[in-house]
Amino acid sequence: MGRAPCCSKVGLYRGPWTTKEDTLLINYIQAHGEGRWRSLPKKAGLLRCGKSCRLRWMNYLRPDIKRGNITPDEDDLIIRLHSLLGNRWSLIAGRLPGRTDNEIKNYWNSHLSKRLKNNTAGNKSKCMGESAGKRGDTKANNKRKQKEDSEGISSRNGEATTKTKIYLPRATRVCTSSVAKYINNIQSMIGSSSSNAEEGDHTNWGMSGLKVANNDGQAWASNNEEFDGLVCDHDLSCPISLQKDIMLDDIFEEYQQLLKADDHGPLDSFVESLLA
DNA sequence: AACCGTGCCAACCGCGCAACG
DNA sequence: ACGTTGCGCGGTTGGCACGGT
Repeated sequence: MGRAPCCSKVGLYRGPWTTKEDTLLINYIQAHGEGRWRSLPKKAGLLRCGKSCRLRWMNYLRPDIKRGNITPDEDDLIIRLHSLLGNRWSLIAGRLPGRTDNEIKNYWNSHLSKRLKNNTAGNKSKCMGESAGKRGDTKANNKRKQKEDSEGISSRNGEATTKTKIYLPRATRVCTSSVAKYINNIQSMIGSSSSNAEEGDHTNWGMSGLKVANNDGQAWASNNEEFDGLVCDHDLSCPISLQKDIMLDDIFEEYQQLLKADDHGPLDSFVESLLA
C-alpha cells in the first residue's frame, strides 16, 4: 500500500538550491506560469523533483513573498488565528500577505509556541504585549537583520502600528468534504441562515469566504473593511463562479463578531466545532 | 582561538484529497 | 467504480550561524 514516491529520486539533486537552479525555475515559471510541477523540472532543465520545485517557488522565489521580521501586528495575528484555527498554517498564512505557511509554521515553532508555553492562560494579554518587545535582541532577530541588510530589505516594524491589514488569502485548496463539514458545523454552531453548500459543488474554497481562482492574486481589487482594530481587505470583483464564497464571507463575519466579543467562551467552542 | 550548545529555517517526507482517465 | 496522477498540507529533519564558555 502507500503511494509511490513523487519522483524516483534517482539522479535528482536534493538539499539547498543554487542560484543557478533558482534562476532556471524563475525563468521557466515566468514564461509558462505555475503548475504542472511534475513535468516542470524536466522542461525547465532542473534535476529536481517537482515537489521540490514547487516548494522552492512557493516558499522562497515567489515575487510576492515578504521577507524580514514578523511584525508585532503579524505576531499578534498569528497567535489569534492559531488559537482559532490550530495548525492550519496555510489558512493562517492566507491572512498574512506575503508570508508563507512554512514561514509561519517555523515562526510558531521557534518563537510563539515556546513563548505561549511560558505564559499561563491568565496573563495572555501580557504575553501579547511582550511579543513585540521580546524579539528585539534575539539571536534570530540579529540573523534576520543581517539577512535583510544583505538583501536590502527594510523592516517596517519600527513602531507598532495600531492596525493590522489583513488580506484575503491566496487560493487555498480545501477538500469539498471538509468544507461541507465545516459549513455544517458552523451552521449548527451559529444557527446561520447562510445558504447551503451544494453537494457536488467542486469549487475550491478557502476558509471563510476566502476565495479561490487563479493563484496570482492579482485579480483581486480590494476595499477595506474594519473589524476589531483590524483591517480586512475584501474583494469586490469576485468571479461569478465564486459567488458561493459570499456565504463563507458571512461565516467569517460571524467569526469576527466572536472576536469582537472578546469573550473566549463562545470563541473556543466555535473553534472546537470547526476542528471537530 | 577553539569548542560546544542552541535555535532558526530551508528543505524533505508522508499523507490525504481531488481530478482525471 | 476504480486506479493513477498531481497537488497541497502539516510534521519533521538537518545544516548552519551565532553566542557563550
